[in-house]
Amino acid sequence: MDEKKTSKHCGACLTKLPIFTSLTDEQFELINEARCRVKFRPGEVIFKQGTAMTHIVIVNEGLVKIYIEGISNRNLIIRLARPVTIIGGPGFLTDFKNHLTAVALEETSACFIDINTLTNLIKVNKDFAFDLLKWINEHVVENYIKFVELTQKGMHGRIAGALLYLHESVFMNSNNKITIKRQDLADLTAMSKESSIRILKELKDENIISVDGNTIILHKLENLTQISLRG
Amino acid sequence: MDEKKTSKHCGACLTKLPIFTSLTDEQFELINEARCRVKFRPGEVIFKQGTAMTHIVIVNEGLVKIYIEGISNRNLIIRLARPVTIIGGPGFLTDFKNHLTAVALEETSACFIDINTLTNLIKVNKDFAFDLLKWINEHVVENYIKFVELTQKGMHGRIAGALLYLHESVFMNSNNKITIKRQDLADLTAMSKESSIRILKELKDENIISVDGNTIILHKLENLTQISLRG
DNA sequence: TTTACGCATTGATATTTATCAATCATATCA
DNA sequence: TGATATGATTGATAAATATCAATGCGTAAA
Repeated sequence: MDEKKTSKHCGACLTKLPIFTSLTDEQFELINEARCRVKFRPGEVIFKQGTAMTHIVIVNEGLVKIYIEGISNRNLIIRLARPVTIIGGPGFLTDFKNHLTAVALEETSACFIDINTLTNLIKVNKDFAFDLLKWINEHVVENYIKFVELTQKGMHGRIAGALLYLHESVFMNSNNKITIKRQDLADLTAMSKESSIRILKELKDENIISVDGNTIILHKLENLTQISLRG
Repeated sequence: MDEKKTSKHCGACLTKLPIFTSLTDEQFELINEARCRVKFRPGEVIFKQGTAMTHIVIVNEGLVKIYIEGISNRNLIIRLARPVTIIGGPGFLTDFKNHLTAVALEETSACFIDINTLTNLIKVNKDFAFDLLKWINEHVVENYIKFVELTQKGMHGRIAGALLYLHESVFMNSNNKITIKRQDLADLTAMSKESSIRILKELKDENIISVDGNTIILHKLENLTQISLRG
């Protein structure tokens, strides 16, 4: 166990992910060997929709947006990934293509794990497969919630929901401060950039939030929750 | 093998599903024992969102709509399931609740397989877990496509897409005939019933389809494809 | 400094889509 | 047979949302 700790130099990467706890020391070393760490600057593409899925990526530091490239250059952000998270996609085990694009929003450090190594691991370690199944299903639940969010709520509800998501699941600051570009907020809520700006302005005028450039402070979380629920 | 065939009376159920091919005879019998078959009339609920997920269901005959119950009685149909298909949901291995509702659209026969039996099977048979992972990921891909479909296309594109889906994946008739209620078409495309009616009427006026009650004949598939792509 | 660029913002306008209300058709039931 | 329910249809209207065009603003490059 001690040996395990010392043999890998990547403190955050594998040990912090519950999904890897079922691995034997040997298996752990196997993927630790196959691992390679890369740094990305804001705006850089980590993997791109349509390309072959050669690796699964673990976000170690920074912030990554994961989105679908849709019709006529419109993107739909599926989620923002904070450390320590696996980001991959449904191409795993199916067509082995990336069905999503991942782009760094902040200075980001990520570990790449060879997809074949991981595939073999699933064949060998049933607990790992079990955990992965569980993990994927959790994301499917989130997708279903997002379906309702995007198709059954008006713009106000969607923006409020997105702001709460950013606060609760991404930035998690006690000062209720989040940072997001207008276009990203629009891509997160499936609306035009101009619309997202306008809704934001309305919320500001009602003193529910305050805005300073890309930084937004959420003053009245209860109101946002209410707006989000109302639709 | 022969023994396998005779020991189960449910010809369609387990043998026709590729996902069960990795089971040993013993495992096969185990879930075959735990299986129980039920008939449903049109409109009857097979499982209901929010309830405990006690079984996984296999559709043997008929047609089932699987949907999310959303906000203020609006539903979003995720897919229509024809035999022979497993229908379940992401509650499996997570919170063991149904996150979807399944309702029979036609006279339907379905097999219920105890969820614990299935969970154990995954722990025991790694190939099964592997196949299941693959199967789930395929559905996630479909979900992503649906995201784009619903959030980035106009009503015409969505209706055209839905009609093509019904033709290609549900009814699969050589005479291009499909059957669907207006409300279901609306729930499939995230729009109001009235809107779905109007778009349908436009398509009819352009002689792209013809409509007779709940039966729709798709005359010009190319046009529908074009409309679907255009958005 | 100037230029250029990427974003944010705003107003005007057009388009899309939902809602409401009424009517019609059809099937089922007592 | 009428009574009643369910779903389809239509038109009028309102509400939601996108688009387009112009402007501002701050930062990074020349």
